[in-house]
Amino acid sequence: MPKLGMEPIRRAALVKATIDEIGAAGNLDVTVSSIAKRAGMSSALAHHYFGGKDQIFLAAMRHTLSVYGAEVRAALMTATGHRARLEAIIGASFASSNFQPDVIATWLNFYVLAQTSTDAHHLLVVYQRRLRSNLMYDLQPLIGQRAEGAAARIAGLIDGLYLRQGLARDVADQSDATAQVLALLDAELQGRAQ
Amino acid sequence: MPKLGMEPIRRAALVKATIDEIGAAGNLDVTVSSIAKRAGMSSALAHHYFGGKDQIFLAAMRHTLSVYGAEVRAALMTATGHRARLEAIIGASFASSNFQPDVIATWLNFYVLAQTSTDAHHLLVVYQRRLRSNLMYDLQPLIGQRAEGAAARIAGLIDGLYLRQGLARDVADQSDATAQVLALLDAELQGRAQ
DNA sequence: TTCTTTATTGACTCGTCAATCAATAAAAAG
DNA sequence: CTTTTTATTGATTGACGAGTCAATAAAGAA
Repeated sequence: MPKLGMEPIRRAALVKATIDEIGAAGNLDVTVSSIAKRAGMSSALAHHYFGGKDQIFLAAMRHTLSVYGAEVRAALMTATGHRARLEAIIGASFASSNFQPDVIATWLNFYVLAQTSTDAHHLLVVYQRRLRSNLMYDLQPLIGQRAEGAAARIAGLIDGLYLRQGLARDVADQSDATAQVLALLDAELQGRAQ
Repeated sequence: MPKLGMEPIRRAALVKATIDEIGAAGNLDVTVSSIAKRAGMSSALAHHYFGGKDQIFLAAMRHTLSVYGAEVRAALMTATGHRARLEAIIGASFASSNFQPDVIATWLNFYVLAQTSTDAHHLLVVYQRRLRSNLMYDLQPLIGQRAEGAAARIAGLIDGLYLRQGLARDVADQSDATAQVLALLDAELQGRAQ
């Protein structure tokens, strides 16, 4: 029963299924068949819409990044003042939608994928630049030329705590991760790191 | 020409070849054949000595961790005073032997492996505990109960910067990574993060 | 010298998986 | 009503790779 306009629906379903499947498997060794099955279609259809496995992964990566971007944007919308905006960025990075085990596993695997795929690499670079730029925008007015180093440390700590969370087996608290980065932010704003 | 006592030699060669091969491939999709070939033997022999692919990976992981551990121990040996010891730990974490692209790729892939392999997971937990414990040992006398949070942040930043380095294509400076963590250390010791 | 142990490999099995393709079906266009 | 376009899949192909095994060879032991 070929209803027209299936393409976007199928694509979205495949992207979601990819993330779920990576989360369930814990690595990128997920087959097109298993993804397609989870999305309720045949593997042939997945190939039909995406062309190949790599492109399915890339689409999932873009989706994850765009969800994160939206989260940050929404958080920034409600924040006023540089300090509040910085806290919003940090909070969004550890928001529950990015902090699900599935999503973390997906991120982690993207880092691996980025080592071989130019496209994946580029997407991660974009993410890093955006995070850095967001931080700089509000750090610079507060601490001037010290913003550069502070942004590098805050961004690094976010990534590091995210990585640790990916390793943790239990569904640990994102509140703790957030608190750690906020503590660092405090230190940076008080100017004790140069 | 079966000279006796080949086992340790072959095992060591396979471990080294595994790290090289992962570094060259950029992911864990390296075949036993390619590893064995790089190590100058048949894949059958690799299976003979290790039993299976997983165990080859685990051995490579143990080796990487033990090299890192030795590096830290050596650095601590020559350092006197809590502050110097902390700097030694940080320096060792970014020492050139761990900061080679091959080794970084291997670490990254171990994080992925740890999501499915209990053994791999355990090894990484041991690493994290050791790092944390090393940091705490010297932080506690300096800043007392604030040591806990400080150790989490420093360890997190080390991991995060390591991750970023794994993503960077160019052979960037470990001096910068070290400097960032040292700046954080400064801030923590001055007590501006609580 | 004969037997056992260690070293070593080529050839093979078995499974898996990405990608293709021909075939089916239903909507829409003409 | 015919043709084209979109949707969909089962079956198949072709490649690759982990693990096994029998066979070969050289030491050392008896």
